[in-house]
Amino acid sequence: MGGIAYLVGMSKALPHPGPEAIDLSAVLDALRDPIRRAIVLMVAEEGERRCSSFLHCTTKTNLTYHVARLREAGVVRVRVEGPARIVSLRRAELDARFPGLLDAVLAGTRQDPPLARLVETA
Amino acid sequence: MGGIAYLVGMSKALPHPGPEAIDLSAVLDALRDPIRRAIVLMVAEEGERRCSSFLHCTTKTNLTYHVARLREAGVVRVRVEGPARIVSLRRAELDARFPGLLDAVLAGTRQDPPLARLVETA
DNA sequence: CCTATAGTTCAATAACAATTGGACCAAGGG
DNA sequence: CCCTTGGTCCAATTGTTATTGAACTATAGG
Repeated sequence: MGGIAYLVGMSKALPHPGPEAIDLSAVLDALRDPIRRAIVLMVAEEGERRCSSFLHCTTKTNLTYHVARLREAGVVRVRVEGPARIVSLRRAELDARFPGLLDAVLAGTRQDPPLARLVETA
Repeated sequence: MGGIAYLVGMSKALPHPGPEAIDLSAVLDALRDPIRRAIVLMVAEEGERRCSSFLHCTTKTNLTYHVARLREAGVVRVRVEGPARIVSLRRAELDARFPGLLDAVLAGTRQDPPLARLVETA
């Protein structure tokens, strides 16, 4: 293998903001949506999950959108593993930058019955 | 619309959600805007402030809009006093419902230099 | 190669959010 | 009463967000 076609296919690294570049408006913006909060809660409780494990929340296309918003805000990390995308929480970086914020939002999310129905331990 | 006599007896009490009706999505939605966070920070540090003391942030009309969003989300209380509106923070209710959330957001807001320029001790 | 699984991209739409300007209302002091 | 201060209401505009469907790319297994 060689040449341009090979390189194009290798665009695996997804853009993530650095730890210091995580912005409060962007984080609150990401966490304000119930679907995204459900995803974050599931990732917080299981450590790592594949994108496909969130398909009960919405459609495939829409999931790509919401996961990208969480990633671009610096809330989650997305890693490519074979054909799948593995989502994990950027807890240490978030806690360092905005102490207590994530835990407060997660606690509030757990108390939210309509939203808790979106949270599946798959 | 444009009524005259009918509006004279209009109630002065502005609608606020009850303590248990404060919704996480609505709160995060209210706090995601930098102008609104600046307002909340000023109210948090001074206790009470008139709407007009925020006019350096934006226009009069727009201020009505942002203060209403904060009030409807349950973040602030607005009281009519003569010709003025007095804004105060619903700290106890917010802390009871989402412990740590407000403090985390306020701390993050204080660290935000571009936003801190909107915060004036008037 | 064929197929299934996993996910992206694009274009369109619908809904909602922020901002502005002008007219208007309400209270208090000359 | 007039005038100023403080703020609301309305209509329009612009911008952003969420959601959908169809077409597409990428990887792994048979």
